[in-house]
Amino acid sequence: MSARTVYLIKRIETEVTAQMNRALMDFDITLAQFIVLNFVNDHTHDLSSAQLSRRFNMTPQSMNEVVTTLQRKGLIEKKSNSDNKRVLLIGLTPKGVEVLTKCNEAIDTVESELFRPFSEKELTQYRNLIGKLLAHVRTNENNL
Amino acid sequence: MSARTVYLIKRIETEVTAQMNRALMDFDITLAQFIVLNFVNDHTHDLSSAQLSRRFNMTPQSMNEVVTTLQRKGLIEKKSNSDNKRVLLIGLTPKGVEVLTKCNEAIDTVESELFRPFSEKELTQYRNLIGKLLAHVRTNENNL
DNA sequence: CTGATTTCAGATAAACTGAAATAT
DNA sequence: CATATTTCAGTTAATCTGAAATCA
Repeated sequence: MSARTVYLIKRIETEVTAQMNRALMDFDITLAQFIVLNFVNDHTHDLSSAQLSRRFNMTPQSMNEVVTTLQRKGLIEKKSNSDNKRVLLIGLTPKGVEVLTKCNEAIDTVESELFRPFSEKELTQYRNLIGKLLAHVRTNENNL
Repeated sequence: MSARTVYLIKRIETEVTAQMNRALMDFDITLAQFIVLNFVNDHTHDLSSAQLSRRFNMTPQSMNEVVTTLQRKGLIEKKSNSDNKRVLLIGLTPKGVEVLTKCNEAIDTVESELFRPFSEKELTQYRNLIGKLLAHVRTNENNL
């Protein structure tokens, strides 16, 4: 196999993305929406649309559109903040929690099927190798 | 450490894409254009726009736009085909070969910096693990 | 006044679908 | 006639930039 390693990385990501989108389609949720829902679920404290946009390297306007879509679906809600009357806090609705739970179950299935050819040791190895690359990349960012 | 493996895969791909796009920016080439240029360079025989679109899972109309852009830049050319007067064969111009060579050198630099934390053994391990996953999901795919 | 957040409005890039002309 | 390739035209989804209003 002579393909560039960066190509291998892109090809497996393409496959992962396709499979995740396919699994989430049943819940009418895009992959981007799923990732945001999970992040909101894990960071309930003082989470604004502006903070989300920074976390995902998007403009606040673009993130706002994602948030608005999820709001229109009744999965998240914006609550006014007693500390800062300008900032709106974002949280999951009960329906949002319910849908997210089902999505995560679907993605669990995708993962276990996707990594079926890996032994437990190989999966750990794979995760550690990616972790090493990500740590290296983050170090370089800090040096800029 | 606790992030889903599919997330790790997506995060490293995002970083790879960003670094490649940054490196190619000097040559006014997008990552998608670079990949197509390389493919055209490796498949000179009887390569049509329609074939390219199938290879990259795009509609012929979308691929045609990519091809037209590269043609406008003077990097590829369409030649009429003696066998089939409808099909136009695609090939690199001398300038296309020249630019592609420089792009590949730039991407070589990106790769060697990106994988600097890996030993030779780890890089092989990493490539083999991705290869195992790709073999599992797409048993019958050409190399890029 | 400065800076951050939100929101409205329009612009852009890159894919898409539809439809027609051409050739096997 | 049926199918494949190319091309013209319009559309969509998801980003972006610009500008204005609100508030600490």
